[in-house]
Amino acid sequence: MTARVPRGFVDRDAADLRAQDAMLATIRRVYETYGFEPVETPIFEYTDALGKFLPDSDRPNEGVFSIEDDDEQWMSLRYDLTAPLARYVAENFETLPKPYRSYRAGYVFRNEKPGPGRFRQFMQFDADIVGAPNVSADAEMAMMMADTMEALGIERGQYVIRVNNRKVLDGVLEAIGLGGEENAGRRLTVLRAIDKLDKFSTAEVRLLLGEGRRDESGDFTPGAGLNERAIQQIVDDYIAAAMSEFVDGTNNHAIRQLKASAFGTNPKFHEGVEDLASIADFVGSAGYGPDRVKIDPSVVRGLEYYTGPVFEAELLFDVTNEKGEVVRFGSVGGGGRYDGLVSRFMSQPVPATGFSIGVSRLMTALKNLGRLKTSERTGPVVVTVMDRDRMADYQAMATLLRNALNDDPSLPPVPVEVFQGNPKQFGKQLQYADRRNAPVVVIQGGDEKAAGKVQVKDLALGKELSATITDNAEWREARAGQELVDEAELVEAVKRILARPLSEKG
RNA sequence: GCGGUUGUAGCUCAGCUGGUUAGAGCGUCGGAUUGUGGCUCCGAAGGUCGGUGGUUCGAACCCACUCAACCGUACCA
Repeated sequence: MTARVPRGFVDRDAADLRAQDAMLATIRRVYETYGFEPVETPIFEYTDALGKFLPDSDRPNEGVFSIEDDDEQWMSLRYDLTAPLARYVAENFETLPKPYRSYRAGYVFRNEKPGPGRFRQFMQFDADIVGAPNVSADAEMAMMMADTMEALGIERGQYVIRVNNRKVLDGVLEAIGLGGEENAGRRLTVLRAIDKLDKFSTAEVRLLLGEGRRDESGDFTPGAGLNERAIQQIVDDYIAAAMSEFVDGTNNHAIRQLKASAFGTNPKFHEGVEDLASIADFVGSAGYGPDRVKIDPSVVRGLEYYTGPVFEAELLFDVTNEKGEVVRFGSVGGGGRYDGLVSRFMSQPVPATGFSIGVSRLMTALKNLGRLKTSERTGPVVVTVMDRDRMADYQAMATLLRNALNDDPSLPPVPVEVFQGNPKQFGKQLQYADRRNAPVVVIQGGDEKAAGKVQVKDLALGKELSATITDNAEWREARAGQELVDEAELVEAVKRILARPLSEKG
């Protein structure tokens, strides 16, 4: 039996969890300043509550983790936080204030092949407004996303919130003759091809719109099979606008370019561009330029359920990982308007917009950026055990210190513990303290006890001094960083050592 | 899912043309030191050689199948 974590899942250590806590607190604070309030839903939902948008509803374990309850109903682990929110809102519709602003963080699960930075369990942190029909709500979402990035220490210019509108894409598809139920499959292929713009060149996207593309491994991806004219139209008019630069420092140029395109006469397209113009106006007036919120027609997201504006938070910096490979993180979150999702459970239409941050992914990015508070927390003050039968005394010392060092609840805790391993070899106790990154150990053997004294040892200082000593006998004799004080001065002596600045401790 | 590459100790890897008992460094544990971390020295534990089958007098090495990991690609709510 070998111990192994299931594929696609990870264990997280103390440093990771503390960093995540700090990160969640930062995000939460931004959301709270926009008036959002927390809500939590369970990690399981009935499969049909999630099911409509599953790749294949007849196979409950495809894409999601599902189990059959004893009443023969299928339940699934949630694969995002949006569908459960829609269920929650529908179920509590009468009592919730509308528009309902809520946020929630939680693990979601996907039963699919894991990859680098892609796990089968990961955390999302969502915010949504349900019951707000206007694009001003979408604009607010985009701005809040930008604020969140900056609150996390990602500087302006290192991220961008890209905004598009599903209606614009629908208009394009309609204009090139891909409207109607019979073209649903080809519509998806076209949208996926456009979505590849950040990965492939225009020439390769062109192949995906037409016959298809063969990748370097020899694998062939069938294309949408569009005719040359339709391809030309998409590339010249649409993709050109997507790639356009912001000549005047605003989003107006992109909007103008879209309006002037061959698709401009399509009603759906026009409506979508008007929405984008409004969003550009709202965010622009609030001081969010295209360096933060950018109108970008290449954004394709949530093909199955978004109905209006869609957003994507993208990190723009490259990072060299521990293997020496250059990695671009790309998307760390996204969202959009999903006017059809809540109304699945209800007889009335309920507009909604929201977004989701991929916490695990963003955390990896921040770690690489060096923006994550990974500073190791100080270890415990360790009270060592010299005389096994004086355990009660050591416990009393620990209690005294624990209370004295933690009387201000607004400060981070100072852990204090009695060594609970086998005290037979004293060296092991110091080794333990060293590994726990303990700042101080307290030592009281028979000699000290008889004199009413106690030894207080500064481990960091001792480590510094050890550099100058090469002989072990001498090192042991030196008792580096150690101080003999009266029992009554224990607390003060420990506080003194804890207060020593880190720089003096190496 | 498709294609490619790689699987030897906890980790990083060596292992000759198929030839005896599969090695090293790091890490872990024990000791030198039963009242002192680090350094140093000594010692020990730790291996289904990814798995199964085959070829052979003999397989970590060759063959077939299979599993896993990595990379690309597809999918991604």
